[in-house]
Amino acid sequence: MPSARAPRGTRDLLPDERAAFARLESIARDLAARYGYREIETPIFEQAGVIERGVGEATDVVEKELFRLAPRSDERETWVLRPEATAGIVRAYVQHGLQTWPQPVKVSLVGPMFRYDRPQAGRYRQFWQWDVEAIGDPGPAVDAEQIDLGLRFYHEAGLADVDVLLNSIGDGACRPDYVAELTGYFARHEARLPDLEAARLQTNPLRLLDSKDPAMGALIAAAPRIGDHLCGACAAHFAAVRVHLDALGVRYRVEPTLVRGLDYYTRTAFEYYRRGAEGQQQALGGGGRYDGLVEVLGGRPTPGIGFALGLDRTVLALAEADPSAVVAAPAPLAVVVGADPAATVDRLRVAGLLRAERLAVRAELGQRKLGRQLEAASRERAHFAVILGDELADGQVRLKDLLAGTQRTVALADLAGELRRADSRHRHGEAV
RNA sequence: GUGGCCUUAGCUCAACUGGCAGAGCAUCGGAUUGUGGCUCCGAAGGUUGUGGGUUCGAGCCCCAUAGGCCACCCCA
Repeated sequence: MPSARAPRGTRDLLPDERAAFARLESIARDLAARYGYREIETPIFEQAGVIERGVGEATDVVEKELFRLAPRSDERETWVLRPEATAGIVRAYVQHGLQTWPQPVKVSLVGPMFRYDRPQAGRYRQFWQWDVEAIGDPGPAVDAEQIDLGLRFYHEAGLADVDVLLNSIGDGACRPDYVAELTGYFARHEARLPDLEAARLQTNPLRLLDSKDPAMGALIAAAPRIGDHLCGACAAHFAAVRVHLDALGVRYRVEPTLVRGLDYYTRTAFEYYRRGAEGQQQALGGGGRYDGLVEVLGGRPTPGIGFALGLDRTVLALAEADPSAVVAAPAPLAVVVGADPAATVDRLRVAGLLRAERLAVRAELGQRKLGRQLEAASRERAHFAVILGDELADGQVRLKDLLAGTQRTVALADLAGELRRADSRHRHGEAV
């Protein structure tokens, strides 16, 4: 075992796995464009205050999961690695005056996030999210559009069995009253609360609702529900979101105990789970409305909504659902090999001609004999081998179809065209 | 941050009660001169995660530590 290794909770994405990520990124970018979201990039570290105020001082993410960068002696700022993307994007919205753009501002970002968690499968200290934000639209149509967008991502990625869990957690007008009532309810039953839950009664009473403790089941079932305590505006918004979802044909389940871990959420909250995996707290993705966040970060009162989907967990779920479908890094269209093991100049030159024609070609640069060269080409699943031999003196090469086992002589001048035609037929699934 | 399980070759795993560390796959090479996938032969690959301890002797027992995994906390 080598002494140097990747830091705890991080990992190397070797080419096959990186290819799986690249495929998801490509789907995400394509979907974002189709839904009218433009790509944005923000720094992977921010002023601590941006994250602390944006995500919420009392959240676990801020209290114990932030990577803090040790400040240099000449710096006054404290920097933290971003644990999520929304706070940074909203900071950018305020900083660059995007409230003067046509509203809403719809942006999307793919990148790494960092949380100092105890690692587990599907839970890493550096992980990748696709993040989508619409700032400046009070909804509810945009809420439904986003929920549909996230679900479509999973479908296009190849995960059919994803459930949408939906709830409304109210806003500043109605949630405080509800929390007070909930606190009172649990306080009356404090004797029945496990220690952990009793402690949470003081810190974050809402979290009691999604406790995993079986002893809490009956208590939670009888607890007051946020849905019965929404103010008129929040109730109307929630109902309208559902009307839009129904019209879109998006299937969802209202989950009254769904609360989100970040402070900035208001009204609409949603999460994506693999069907049958709801018991595990391995959410594939989640999001919600954050109508107060822009103001918290120094902007004018502005509504917003967004979600983040975990790429790592999506790759994991895809591999579990169908291990045979895991994509491999792309194979070259052709490998240039030679009868003379030493003739690397010829192989590089011919490969160069093909590469100039935008074809994906590997040249065999080793000194092994022809049989070994062909063997390697077959095993990396290349479609063709271009074999250089004595005919090269007459401007000819042998073009061998490694999949079909056929072979013919082709003039060097025609080689790129032949390969391009065959490649095109191959991509369209036709026999060559 | 809490509790538990695990760690032997690049990967997946063997190794009796404490007695000379092995296999399959992968890698590299060979099987009479310019033709692959299959097959056969061979080579290389290890401080048994790391550091201590017990013992004539430790992959195996003890302690510590690191990493992975599971359940929590929480989240993607």
